[in-house]
Amino acid sequence: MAPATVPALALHQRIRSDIEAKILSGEWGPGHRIPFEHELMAQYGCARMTVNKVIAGLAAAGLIERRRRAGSFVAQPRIQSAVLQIPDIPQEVTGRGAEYGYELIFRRRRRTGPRDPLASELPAGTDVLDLRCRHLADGKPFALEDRLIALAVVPEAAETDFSTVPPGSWLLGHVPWTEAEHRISAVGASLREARELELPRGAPCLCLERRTWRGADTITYARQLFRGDHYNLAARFSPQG
Amino acid sequence: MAPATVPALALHQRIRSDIEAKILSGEWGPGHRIPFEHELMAQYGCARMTVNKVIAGLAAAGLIERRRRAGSFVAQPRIQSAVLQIPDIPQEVTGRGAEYGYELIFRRRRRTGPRDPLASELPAGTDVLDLRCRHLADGKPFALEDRLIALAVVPEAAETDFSTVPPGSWLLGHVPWTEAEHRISAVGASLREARELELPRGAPCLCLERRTWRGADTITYARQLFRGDHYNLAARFSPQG
DNA sequence: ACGGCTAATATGTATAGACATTTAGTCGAC
DNA sequence: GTCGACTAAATGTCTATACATATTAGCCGT
Repeated sequence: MAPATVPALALHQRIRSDIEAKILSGEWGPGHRIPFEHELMAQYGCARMTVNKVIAGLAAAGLIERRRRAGSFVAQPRIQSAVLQIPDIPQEVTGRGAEYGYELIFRRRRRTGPRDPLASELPAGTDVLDLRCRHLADGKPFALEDRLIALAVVPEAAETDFSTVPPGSWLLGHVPWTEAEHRISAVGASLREARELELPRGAPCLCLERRTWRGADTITYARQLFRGDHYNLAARFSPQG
Repeated sequence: MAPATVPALALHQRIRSDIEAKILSGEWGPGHRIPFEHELMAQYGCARMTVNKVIAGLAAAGLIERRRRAGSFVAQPRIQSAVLQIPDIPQEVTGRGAEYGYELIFRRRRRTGPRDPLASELPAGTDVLDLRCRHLADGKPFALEDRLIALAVVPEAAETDFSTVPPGSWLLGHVPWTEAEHRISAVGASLREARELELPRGAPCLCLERRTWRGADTITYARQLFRGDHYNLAARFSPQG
């Protein structure tokens, strides 16, 4: 029987990982000119389309920059860019083996005012759903969430009572979004927050604020407050994704 | 004079943005099968390589998934993945128009022990440089930094005194890294930390821990403590990069 | 009804060539 | 020398074709 053909990475994958290895090992530092397409073509004995596809892919991934006539260069590493995984809270809780619990504290429909967190995005008087809820892990308070949902953009939210489904999970499954913004800070728990999280007043909490858009429309604002002693955000990453 | 030829996006760009628009507008929701290559080929009157390149690019970007024989499908949006920009501190401070100041609190060379933050990465007894420093904005304490640098991997660090250059900036410019891990949490300032940051004891601070590797070697560990009232991390991002 | 074979289908990979576009670098005129 | 125009070099885009490979629908026999 003929020897089984080795899976042998596709040629373009081999070329790509060769180049990535050179870059990631530091052998080709930032600014280094990588071989011209015709050189790689000769080196690997393949057509230009093949190396072109590879290098275009590396450029799309931000690993290299291309300049006509000049060549292709290893990109300057971006200062620090981390891909933070921020799953929704039920998933986060069950992911650590705890039992997830959820409580709706209030749900009301109102119009935005001039001091709302969304005031800069939504004109005052916009119809929103205003929710507050509490996430529990093994029966103990884990996070508080304040949430505003723009009803003009997500009218179905008005018919959802959110007494059993957390708004974050519901929105993820119902509304496609195109852009979001996070803000992460450390704050001391207010009197009310401390009570709702069963912490002493002023206890350090991780505060995650998120605004989400769909095209030009603001969809939602969320402020999640996590017990500092029970939660942290972790991210593992490479220089350029 | 003949009308100037409109810049007219390259065909593959037009195809790509057409498809992206359909996906981002929600018209083609997650799981929707996008037209087969041969259909797009007919629709745009082009060669298969052209649509193939487009769709392969969308797949590489995570916007769609491809299954042989079945077709190409709009991907489920990934839970939440944010690209966090975390520039080094001098840049951060001057970027907000404040004057940056830096103070080295101590610098000593020692061997790691069993309870070091790097204990799981470095065997006890590894030679490290142990630094503590303080970052100031307009003369006021802004952040505290504890830093360990593995001297076996970065021997040049032993000859650097770090009395004027922050270790983070120095490392960024001297050592290529291949992987890093962040951990973001909220903590209350200890007595010493409170004194060094000129805060009341227990004041909420944002704590950013970072471990950095080069290949299999651990390069450095940093723990940066920011005044909660003066600092937050912000990120703006799209569903799939 | 069930299980396995087969053939059709859509993507995956690659080629060789063509022409367009941008721009670094050269060379010449002033 | 300086500023321009020109040229050649490298990437950008696209075509038409070919064959490989994975997957599944459907056929077929039991």
